[in-house]
Amino acid sequence: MKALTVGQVAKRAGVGVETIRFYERQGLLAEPQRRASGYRQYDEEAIAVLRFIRRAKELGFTLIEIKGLLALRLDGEATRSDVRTQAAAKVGGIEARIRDLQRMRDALSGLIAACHGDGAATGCPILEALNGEHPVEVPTGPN
Amino acid sequence: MKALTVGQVAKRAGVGVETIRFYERQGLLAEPQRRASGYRQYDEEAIAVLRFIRRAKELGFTLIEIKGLLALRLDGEATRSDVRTQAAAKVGGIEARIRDLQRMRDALSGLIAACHGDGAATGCPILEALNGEHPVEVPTGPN
DNA sequence: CTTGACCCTGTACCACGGTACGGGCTGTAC
DNA sequence: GTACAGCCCGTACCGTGGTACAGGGTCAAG
Repeated sequence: MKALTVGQVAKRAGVGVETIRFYERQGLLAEPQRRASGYRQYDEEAIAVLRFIRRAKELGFTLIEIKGLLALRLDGEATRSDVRTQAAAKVGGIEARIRDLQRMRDALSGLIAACHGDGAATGCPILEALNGEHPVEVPTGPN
Repeated sequence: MKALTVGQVAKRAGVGVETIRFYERQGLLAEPQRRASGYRQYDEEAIAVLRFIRRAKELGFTLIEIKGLLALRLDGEATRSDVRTQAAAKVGGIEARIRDLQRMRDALSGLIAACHGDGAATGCPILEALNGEHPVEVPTGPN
């Protein structure tokens, strides 16, 4: 099995060299063997781990969570149920965030609809809503 | 008009004293008058501005954007169209973020559905997908 | 045997929105 | 008059996910 330098791994995994060192410090990537000179020596597995990290990031996992997933991946004791639990928790978090953003969008869209004409900004419903005493509310639509 | 200390303003606006100083440094809150001792002296308008900031934050605006909105609020030249433009841009950004999150959720939900049983984590479709060569894809549903 | 690309370490820096702290002055109530 | 809360300033720190740099050592080609 050919030994790879950090630069070769970085290129093949599509990340920067500094990122690899960063992941190593964060405990996401195991400390590799070293040559006598101190150079890091990697094998193909390191590239697999880096790709795993990239995919998990695309799915919205944080580095901390990815660290947990990587542990499950190598842990012979871990069950599918453990993995599903992690994934389901993430879905819950994502959905909560989506609902937050939808509320913002609805409130803002409502204000935009209420603000017609080209007059002075003074009195514009958007600014008025922000000036008001009460939390901004969605003016129309189902609750 | 009664002069307020920074602590009184903080309490009435529901923010910390440090936050007020921070907003002042960021240019969101005008530098107030000072007493001979150097103590900041505020009026009711400062509370209105702080509340405005809080509402705008709830709608998803960043501090930079809020700085722009506050300028529009006080600018006699600004039109409603200017305000709507800002708000519409924000809605667009929020919707893009929602679509991102929905893609993540759909991909992850699909993987969870594909991962049944209670066996060892090895071979679990979720981990397999993360291990794979290709970007994670939503296995079912409309594209 | 030199040049240039690569690697090593540690540290500082970016955005974002604050929060906390140290050391010192002030304002007020008792 | 003294205690204590409150204010002042500057600066450092939090989490998140890296990126950049300085000052050196190493490796391979020519």
